[in-house]
Amino acid sequence: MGEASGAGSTRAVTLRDVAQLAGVHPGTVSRALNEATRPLVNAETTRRVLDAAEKLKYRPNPIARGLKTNRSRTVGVIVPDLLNPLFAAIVRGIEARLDRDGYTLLITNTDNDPDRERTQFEAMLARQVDGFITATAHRDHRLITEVVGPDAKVVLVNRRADDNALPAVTVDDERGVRLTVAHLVELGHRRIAQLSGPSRLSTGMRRRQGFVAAMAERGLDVDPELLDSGDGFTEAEGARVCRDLIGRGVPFTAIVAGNDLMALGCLDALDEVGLRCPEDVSIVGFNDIPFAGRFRPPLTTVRIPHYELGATAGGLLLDMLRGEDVGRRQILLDPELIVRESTAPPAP
Amino acid sequence: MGEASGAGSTRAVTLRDVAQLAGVHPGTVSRALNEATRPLVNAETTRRVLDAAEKLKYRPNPIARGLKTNRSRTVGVIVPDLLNPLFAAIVRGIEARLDRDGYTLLITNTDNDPDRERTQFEAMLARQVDGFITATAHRDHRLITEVVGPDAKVVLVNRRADDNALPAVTVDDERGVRLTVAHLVELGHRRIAQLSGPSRLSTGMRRRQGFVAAMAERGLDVDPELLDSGDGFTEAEGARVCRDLIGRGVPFTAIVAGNDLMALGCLDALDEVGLRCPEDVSIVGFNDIPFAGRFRPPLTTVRIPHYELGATAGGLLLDMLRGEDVGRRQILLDPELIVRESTAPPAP
DNA sequence: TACCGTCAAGCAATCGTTTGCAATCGTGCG
DNA sequence: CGCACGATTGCAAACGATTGCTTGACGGTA
Repeated sequence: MGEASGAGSTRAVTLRDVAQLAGVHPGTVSRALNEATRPLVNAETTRRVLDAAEKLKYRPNPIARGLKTNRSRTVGVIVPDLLNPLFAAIVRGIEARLDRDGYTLLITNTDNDPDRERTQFEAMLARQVDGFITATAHRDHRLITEVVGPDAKVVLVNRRADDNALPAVTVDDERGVRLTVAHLVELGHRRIAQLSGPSRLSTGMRRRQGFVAAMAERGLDVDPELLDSGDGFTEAEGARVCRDLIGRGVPFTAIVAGNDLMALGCLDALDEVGLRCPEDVSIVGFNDIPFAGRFRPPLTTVRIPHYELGATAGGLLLDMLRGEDVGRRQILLDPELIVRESTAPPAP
Repeated sequence: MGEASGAGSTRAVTLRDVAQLAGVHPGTVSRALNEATRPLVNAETTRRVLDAAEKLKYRPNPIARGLKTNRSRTVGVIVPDLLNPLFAAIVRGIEARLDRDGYTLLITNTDNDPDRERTQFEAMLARQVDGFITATAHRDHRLITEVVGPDAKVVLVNRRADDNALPAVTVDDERGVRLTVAHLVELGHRRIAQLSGPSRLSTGMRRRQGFVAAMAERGLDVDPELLDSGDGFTEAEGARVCRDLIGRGVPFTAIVAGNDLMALGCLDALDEVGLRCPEDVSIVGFNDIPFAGRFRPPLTTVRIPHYELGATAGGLLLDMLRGEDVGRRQILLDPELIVRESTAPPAP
């Protein structure tokens, strides 16, 4: 024994130390130091306590406090993969908002593995996080409600649940895809393929719906042969479904990809068979991840406000943590089309 | 009151519950559940306890445990910016290694702001993290030793301290830069510029040293006019110093950039004045961040094993947490040159 | 039979805060 | 003059786990 706290060094100063120096009882110190209970203690006493605390550089021990109060000023953030710059950006937004209020982030990746997702939720729950922000939600959120319980403090970001039972901050996916279709049609494309993400995710399904609706509105038919869904929003899956598409041999001049990563995969698949973008095939992505403008070719894509997505989700969670009843609030942010060089008129 | 734990739902099952069901004392349950103390309790009793724990789905409360043991099974990870894919990758490596041993990560960005760095260290310290892994270290590590104390459990990753006083996992920067110089010289370049990162960081300084040494070895002189350092490893700084370089008007045919991000900035600056890469100027980066091969042009760069960097740092910290004395161990991983399309022979 | 060593399990203190309740001291009112 | 009441503060019991110490039971040995 002997050794003080974890990574630290000198023995921590406790409430008793402050109490002793201020000549009062620890309980009083606790009350004096706590905004909420401060009115209960005499102004003069409070001053003495504050002075003492200051002098000793007292820092409350969140662990002890957490044991008693069941709160940790820590929130769990669960994302599929930090290497996807979209999520890195969202996390930064979350951090910015929550940091202001003294919250710290416990972050983890799931790689879209439901088992991992469950374990991570549990691990964080055990560590007494006060709430969660997750970008891994399925349309069916059974896993979440099951693990964290019905009265959970959970905010979904970038994805939503079918029944809107959980508060969520997302972008209007359907509208986003509509923008891409409008753009492509305007360029002259008619045979447009859509290779979307997994349909068990709202982002997969809604973008598909938006695509179908947008095509219909313009009186264009959607050849089922030109529709497919990847098993994940990854480069590998993008390449796979694109290869399949090419293999089917039905003609097309443009691809609406599930997201930017899948668009990159498409680029690879096209490259393998000597097709060029945008000369032979136009491609549009979704998300406008950092670096999207630097790729070869620079990606035409739908920009979504990553940072705001994260910051807004953080704000929403804060509201919940303050006890506000946000119910099943759904916040929808606006997407914007960014035209770069991966789209061009179809070859004549 | 009443309400159970933070984000959770149902009242948690405690050690007493298990004890009651197993018909033993809580203390015994504690010992039976703990690998280390298990030998102290009768095998048959242990079985009963394990069964009971299983049946009740008992999960130890890390907060309570932490209060007693001063350990939280949580480690703090501090990086400059998660949006730099290098750090995202390193974090994934750290997570992979630490997760196995039941550790959870508290992650934060500093944006290279020393004040923020200090506050974050303190916030994490207060939360009783067991140790730190930081990618924000300066060559002078006063801040760290000052904040977390002399007997700190800190591992540096990607950067090291001048005096090697803190254990670090890095790549051999000098060797990496040598590879780039060798490559450029072989292509026929003679007037090579180096725009490195901040010299207060080991990665800035060592890459500079490596460059100078490599040039000298080949009997090439380094025109001081072709040397400059950015104030951060960012695209903006890369662009700025490159603009300055161009402004100086001294001829050069290649640039060795401080890292990939700075290389991207250089690309922008060249573009502004109509210079093309690699036709007019060759550029090499450092790190081989994810997507480096997708940029326009695909970046010739030095690949460093991001994931292993993180995983190794995680392993090293684990050793320390187990009480092993790793002293000032410095682990150096090997870099590798990846030739892509941003380098070519100089124009004749 | 008395004594000692060993193995198991129970007891209770402790980690640092929070918080319901009791105690104290004045003071105002009937 | 006695009592109730408000304002402060002290007391001590939690929170859930860990752990040094003690107790008990049992078996072997002298």
